[in-house]
Amino acid sequence: MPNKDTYEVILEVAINLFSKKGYNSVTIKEIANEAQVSEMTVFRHFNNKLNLFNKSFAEYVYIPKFKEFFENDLTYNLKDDLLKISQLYQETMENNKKIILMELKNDELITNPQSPLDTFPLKLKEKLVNYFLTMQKKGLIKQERDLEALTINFLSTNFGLFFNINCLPEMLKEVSLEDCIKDYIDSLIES
Amino acid sequence: MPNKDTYEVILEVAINLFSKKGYNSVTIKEIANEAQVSEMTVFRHFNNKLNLFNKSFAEYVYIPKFKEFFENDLTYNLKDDLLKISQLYQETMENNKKIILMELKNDELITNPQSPLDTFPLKLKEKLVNYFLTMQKKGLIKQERDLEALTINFLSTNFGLFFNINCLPEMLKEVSLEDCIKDYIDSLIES
DNA sequence: TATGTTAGTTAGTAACAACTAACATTTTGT
DNA sequence: ACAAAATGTTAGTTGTTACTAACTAACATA
Repeated sequence: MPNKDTYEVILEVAINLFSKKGYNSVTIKEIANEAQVSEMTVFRHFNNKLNLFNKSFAEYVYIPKFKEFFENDLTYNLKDDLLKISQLYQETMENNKKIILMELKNDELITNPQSPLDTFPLKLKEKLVNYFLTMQKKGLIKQERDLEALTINFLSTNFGLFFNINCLPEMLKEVSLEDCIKDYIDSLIES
Repeated sequence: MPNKDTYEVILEVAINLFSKKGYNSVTIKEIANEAQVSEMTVFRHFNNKLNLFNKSFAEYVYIPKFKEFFENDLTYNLKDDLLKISQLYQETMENNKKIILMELKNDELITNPQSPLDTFPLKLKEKLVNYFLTMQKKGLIKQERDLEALTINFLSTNFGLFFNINCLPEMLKEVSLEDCIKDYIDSLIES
């Protein structure tokens, strides 16, 4: 019964609307209209609204890039690595922006104990702490530095930048995201 | 007609629910029940749902503390000032947490062109840039440093920390918010 | 005692949204 | 050109929700 194309169109529209307005503020009719499809077609493809939501939510593009990077592409030059990680982070967040918003707006609906939005930063944190530990052993990070705090701050800054760019674009009018990241990493390295 | 007490109780419950579940997911019945009041009482006090939402939203405790601090309490010791500002920031965000969540979840409802969640960081940014400029002139910040980027990073880190503490408490299990802030500011100062 | 204020109760309306069913129409592959 | 698959249309059911109206009960105060 299903046609892959219309299925995808409906999913895309659904993600868009759910992330913009939240689950309960979106109607099937609205989704159908925007997807240029009849209401019935939506039901035929997804059975019910909640299932549509879950299917949208499962669209999260998981983070294989990070795994690969930490396994193969580290240079162990602090500046280069951190820059690359920041870029990867911003990319990943950008790609999954809508899903992330969807989770923020509908957290009560997400029963999955380990949703990707939660596990992603935690896994990344683990990898970063390990990386910093290696660098500390190599003498490239001061011995007295608290690596947990350093990691959390690194992730927090990156998240904060992502948030500000998307929710407060006025803030980043005079300076680009890239400049901010460079500034932050430069100041990190000097200590 | 209105009794100040029940009015406040209803408002408080409403803020709670709106911030947790979003406008359209909350019913008047629900609010009434949780406030231990009949549905009618809610309507008598607030006329309609949207008005209740707006009244809740207006509860935002604006930032007079910051104004005062920047006018009177600056020490012009970079470390002390930044620590204090971070503390004030976290306090303000904590106090207005629910309202902030309310805005995030219902941004489409907020027609007000200049909502406090938007203006607060922008005003703070202005003040911070000015402060950093003064400090740069005093020679306490390197001449080549981009102050816009520095400010945005400072705010982003603080926001990121606030977000992580509230939405990803697991992240901050082994290290306290205060430790992270100290670590961040220490590393800022060394550059 | 009388009166006004505040809140509860009950019943009901109007609108809307999720979802179903039956049938008609278009599109697609062969 | 034909059959099957995909989509549209229409009408209706069911449940929910914002909101109204009319009436009642408790209580404070003058």
